[in-house]
Amino acid sequence: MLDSGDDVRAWSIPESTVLRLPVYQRILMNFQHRGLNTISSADLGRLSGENAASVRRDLSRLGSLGTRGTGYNVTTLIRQIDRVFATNEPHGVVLVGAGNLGRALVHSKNFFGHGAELLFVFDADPLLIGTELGGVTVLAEELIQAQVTSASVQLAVLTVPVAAAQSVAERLVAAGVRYILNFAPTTLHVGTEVTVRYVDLSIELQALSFYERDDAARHSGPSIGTAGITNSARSRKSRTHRSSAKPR
Amino acid sequence: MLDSGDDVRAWSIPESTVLRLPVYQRILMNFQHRGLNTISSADLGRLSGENAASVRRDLSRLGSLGTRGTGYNVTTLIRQIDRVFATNEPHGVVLVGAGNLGRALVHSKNFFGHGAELLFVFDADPLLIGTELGGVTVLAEELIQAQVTSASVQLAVLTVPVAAAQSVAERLVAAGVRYILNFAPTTLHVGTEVTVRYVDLSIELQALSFYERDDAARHSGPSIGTAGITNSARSRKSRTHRSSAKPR
DNA sequence: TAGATTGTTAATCGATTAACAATC
DNA sequence: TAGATTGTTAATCGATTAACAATC
Repeated sequence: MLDSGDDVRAWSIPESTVLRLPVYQRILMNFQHRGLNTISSADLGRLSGENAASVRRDLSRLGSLGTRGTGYNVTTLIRQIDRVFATNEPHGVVLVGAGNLGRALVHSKNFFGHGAELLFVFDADPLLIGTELGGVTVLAEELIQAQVTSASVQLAVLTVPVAAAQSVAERLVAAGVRYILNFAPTTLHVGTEVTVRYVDLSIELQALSFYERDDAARHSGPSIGTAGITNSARSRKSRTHRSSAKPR
Repeated sequence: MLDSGDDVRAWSIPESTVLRLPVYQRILMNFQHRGLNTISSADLGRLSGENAASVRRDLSRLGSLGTRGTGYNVTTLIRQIDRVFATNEPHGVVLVGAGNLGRALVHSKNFFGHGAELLFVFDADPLLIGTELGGVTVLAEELIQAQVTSASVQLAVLTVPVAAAQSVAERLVAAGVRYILNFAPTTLHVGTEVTVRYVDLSIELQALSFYERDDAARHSGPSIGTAGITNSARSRKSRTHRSSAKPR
């Protein structure tokens, strides 16, 4: 039952759009649950905190999915976003680091799913090895090479201490991993064939603190020009960049 | 012992720079530990994964801190970045949500610190109320209004389930909070006087999965133009946006 | 002086958004 | 037809980076 939209190019979607699509998806699921059939770019914008024009531009990357005068069909949109993220085509993920953060991610309802399936968990701590996490048994990090290679896992989540991050990353890459979501607050030096995405939680708080401090430095004079803004605005940029994304 | 640089304007630093400064700071601390006195923009670039010109442009926002022909003095740079982030001028932070993620953040060596001091932890779960976390006792969420107001806390970290996020945010705002770091995967609707920073961990994994999928769709043909890149590149953008940042 | 490296200019690139013709 | 809403154009804004004069 695949329609002819099968050849709609999913690639060359800008990163900013890639980061917003999951947000729209959540709102769409919510609409679906409530039995609503259509949604306008204005609604999606209001609920996601984005500009309606941005929403339309984002969605237009997936094809011409809306109906002028009516809006977007909720189910169609969900299906198309699922297609872009290959939600129905599960791919294995390995987690290294079964500490607080690793466990928090595994127990989070939202982290895995969306097609991502947790296949292995590794840790260096003998006390954690052999325990169960997310449906799998925590293995010693020495087993990364053997296990990850034989299962052909491409994607890894790194929640190890800074001191271990580089060497674990090298092990993962040697075992065939090509995409790393790195939570350790350190730069990983890996080959250009590997895409690393950095999430540094402490930077997030520092950035917010900066703005607190910065606003205070403005002497809390009457804030200039808040005219017409009714909503808390903020976008959803995020940190990334793919090794291969800078070819020149 | 404040030098005349006191009037160097720390404000109007672009967000992209604000997000990179803590990365530089980490590298600088490392240099300091190793007894190195100076660092060049080329070194900082290599170690942070950024372009050397970007590094220089970022640092030039803090003033003219380098010495042509020599580089930057490590200690000076650390001190200046500390000044921008007001690291020595501690400010209180409240955490709501003592679940897995909240505990992971509190136990993380890197999350608090940098001037951020955990003053209160709140949770709705009676089993958690009264337990200790990060040096404070977990309190019932009903106490937010009284405690946060009297302590004049401006900054909150939200690690509650989606279902609770909006109402907790409203409570926090009513109690005087003006900056929220929101880990709940939902848009918060708060007044324009409140700055919300979103960290959505599941989107990070979905984005990386998208690229895995996307690269695969390219049929693994010989990747075009990796000429000259020797390093894993990627930047450190992040999701934010301040309510007041869109005055027009 | 010669070599190294900054600080900044100018070019480029990408992301956002107002506006509006197309069209349901 | 009249009203609503998309898809896209074009303007704008901000971020990145090569290049180089300034200068230690």
